[in-house]
Amino acid sequence: MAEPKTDNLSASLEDYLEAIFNLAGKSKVAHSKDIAKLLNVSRSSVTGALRVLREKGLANYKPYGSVTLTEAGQIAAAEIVRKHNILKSFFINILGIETDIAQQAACRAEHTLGIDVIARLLSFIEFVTKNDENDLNLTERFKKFCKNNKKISKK
Amino acid sequence: MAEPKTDNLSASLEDYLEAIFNLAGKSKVAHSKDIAKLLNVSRSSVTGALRVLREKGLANYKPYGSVTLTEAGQIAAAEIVRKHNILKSFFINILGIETDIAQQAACRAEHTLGIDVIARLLSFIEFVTKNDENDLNLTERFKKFCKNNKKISKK
DNA sequence: TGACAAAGTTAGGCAAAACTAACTATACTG
DNA sequence: CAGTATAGTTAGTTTTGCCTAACTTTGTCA
Repeated sequence: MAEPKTDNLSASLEDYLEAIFNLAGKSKVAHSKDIAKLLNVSRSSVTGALRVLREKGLANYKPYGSVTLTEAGQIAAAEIVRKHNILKSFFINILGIETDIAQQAACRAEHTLGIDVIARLLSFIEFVTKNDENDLNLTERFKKFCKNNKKISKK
Repeated sequence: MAEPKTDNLSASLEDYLEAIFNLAGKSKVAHSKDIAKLLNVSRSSVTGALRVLREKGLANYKPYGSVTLTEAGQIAAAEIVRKHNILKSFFINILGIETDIAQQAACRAEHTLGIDVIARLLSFIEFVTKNDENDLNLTERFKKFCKNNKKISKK
């Protein structure tokens, strides 16, 4: 029984998992130093997190060795990244929020929203996108709506 | 300089603040025991949190006395509740998520999303609501879209 | 009025997550 | 191949937030 169990993970551990996943994109290997830089934590904090991830069967890790994700780790990480991208897409493409604010907001919200909410959000994005292609351009109309609101509040 | 400073508060402290705000709705006074029950923590944890809130100038609190919010505390709490309600409204009225799941999700997400995202979300709710009254019923159409998706994925 | 229950507090402890400082291992370079 | 810079680890501490168990205060009622 080596189930993925994406639950059970703290926001902090999810961040580490995500960082490793992103860094290991090509080379399949992540470096402790880069994880530390990406997450803005000290190298020793990374060491600690790696030990925990190993204990949970999510990372392959030997002291002074290279860091990779186990299969379970990859599944868990992919799910987090998926959440992240759905949220980011919603913030940017539908709400029209600036890229880097959207990025930050997605980073934080991805740990708090369950799959049910995320699934609905994804459906909603698809729905709006499809609608935009057909009859009316919803996102464009929303942008105009926002501009109008600004004018009104400035009065 | 007794600014509200809604920043600076941990998710945990925001929860306490919100709980006091909600409990003190009518009587203006919250009881430690009820806060504990509402947040599912021990009474001693509440005592600790109240001390911190007092130090931050957000709660009026004397040992064995009654608990109220200072003006700053009320402003901060109202902002959290506002975020909560906007999120909940979005989850329920636009995404069509079940009430209690929406409630829980709002509880968690309210601590992670900044005012900029929340403001946009509010605008979006207003925009959709206005549209629903006029030409097309967007939320109804989204519901149908979700049902369709379900059918397809069941195949 | 005095004793008891309920509410609240204190003390002490634990776990997670971070830090700094000091140590060790690795790897590159002259 | 020796020495040093870089990467990584360990040890020890701090903060936050929670817990239980034992104590104190308050208020009620017989």
